[in-house]
Amino acid sequence: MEEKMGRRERKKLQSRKAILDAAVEQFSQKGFKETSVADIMNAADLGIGTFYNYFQSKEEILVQLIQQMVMEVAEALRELKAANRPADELLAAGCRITARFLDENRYVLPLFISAAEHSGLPEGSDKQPKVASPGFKGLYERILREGQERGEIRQDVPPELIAEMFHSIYQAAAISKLNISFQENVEMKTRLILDGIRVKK
Amino acid sequence: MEEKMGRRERKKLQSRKAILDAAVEQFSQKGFKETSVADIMNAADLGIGTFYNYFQSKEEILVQLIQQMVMEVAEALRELKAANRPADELLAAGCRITARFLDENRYVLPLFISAAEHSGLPEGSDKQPKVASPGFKGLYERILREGQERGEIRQDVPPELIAEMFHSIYQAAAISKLNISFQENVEMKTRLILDGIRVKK
DNA sequence: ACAAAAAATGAACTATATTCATATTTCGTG
DNA sequence: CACGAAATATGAATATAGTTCATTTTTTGT
Repeated sequence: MEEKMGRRERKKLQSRKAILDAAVEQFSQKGFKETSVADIMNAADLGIGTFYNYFQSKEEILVQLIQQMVMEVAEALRELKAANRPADELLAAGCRITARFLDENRYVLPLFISAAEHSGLPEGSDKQPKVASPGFKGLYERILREGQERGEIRQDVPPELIAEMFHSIYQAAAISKLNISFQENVEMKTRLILDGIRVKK
Repeated sequence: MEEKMGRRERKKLQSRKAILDAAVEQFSQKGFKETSVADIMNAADLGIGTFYNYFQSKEEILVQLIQQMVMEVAEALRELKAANRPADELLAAGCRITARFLDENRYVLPLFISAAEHSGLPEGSDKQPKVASPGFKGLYERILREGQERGEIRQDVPPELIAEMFHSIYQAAAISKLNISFQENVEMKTRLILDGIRVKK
């Protein structure tokens, strides 16, 4: 479908991509807060004002970047879900896939961190990005709900709550100061959540 | 010891308290980002410049407020620890005490949220508040380590990691959009962590 | 070739954290 | 009490960054 585009639409996409790429580069280098819109647009070699033809605010571009990442991970998980694997296996695979993705795309980890910083944005304020998390949480929620239906996951706790727990764990791992990799971090925690930390008597 | 203070020192403490109180009030009402230093100092009925005689930056005052909160919770947990209760009981009590504290001091919940927003601040930048979390995490870390030594907690996972998990859970609960109270939220999750979510076959 | 529509642009506007030179208050001392 | 030094208070000035907008440049259909 890209063939039938006029020069205008092509250039528009091109500019959009230039801005997104520049944003990734700058956010990765300096972090979200330390990157100015001017930094992004200079790196993209476009006028500052142009930014606002494509994004409503500096925060919106962050949200869009994260949403894109979540979608890619969700896509990777989809085939496993299609194969009807048990929930605990899916959850464990989720770690590996997310971790691998973050490893292959090192740039997103700083983004993920920035997203963590901004995940608790106050409800009231107008231009709220409506956060990217739903994509992530929604995915885990479905896995967990189906797991409960099959009796693989305990049913005395709402899946949303468990999903929220997984979500917080991924965010914490992204900003963890512990001396282990993101992957080890989330894998261990996933195991803990699956089996608990208390020694059974 | 407060008796032996000159007027100067007393006024200093008084100003400091006025600023802290005003900050709590304003942060609670409008959130951290939406509160300006001017807002705080107007509420405190002091000149704007005075702020910087007491705090290095707007972020520093947030950190100090959180640290104070953490210390109060830690204090409340101390007697339980002294009574040598088992780790799982301490962890469960931690929920209740933290939740009760947040309930009795509603103002801190918005602060806790702001702290969550700012917990992942980039390492490099100069005026980093060195975050309050260590207090919280350190407390849980000790509880868990002792639990492991007594064989109450599984020993194949470093206590720092579990502590990090608890910490992330509290933060997530503070900003949760789920329709349950903070207390229910962290209590359920603590139970999940203690016993796991996987149904044993 | 031309006019209308789309897109780009950066100067100007706004908001706010922070600095700093100055003014005010407090305190020890003669 | 008086006076100078030290501490504290202050808000105007500065610096920075997000956002808007009137204008210019580019593209497209005719």
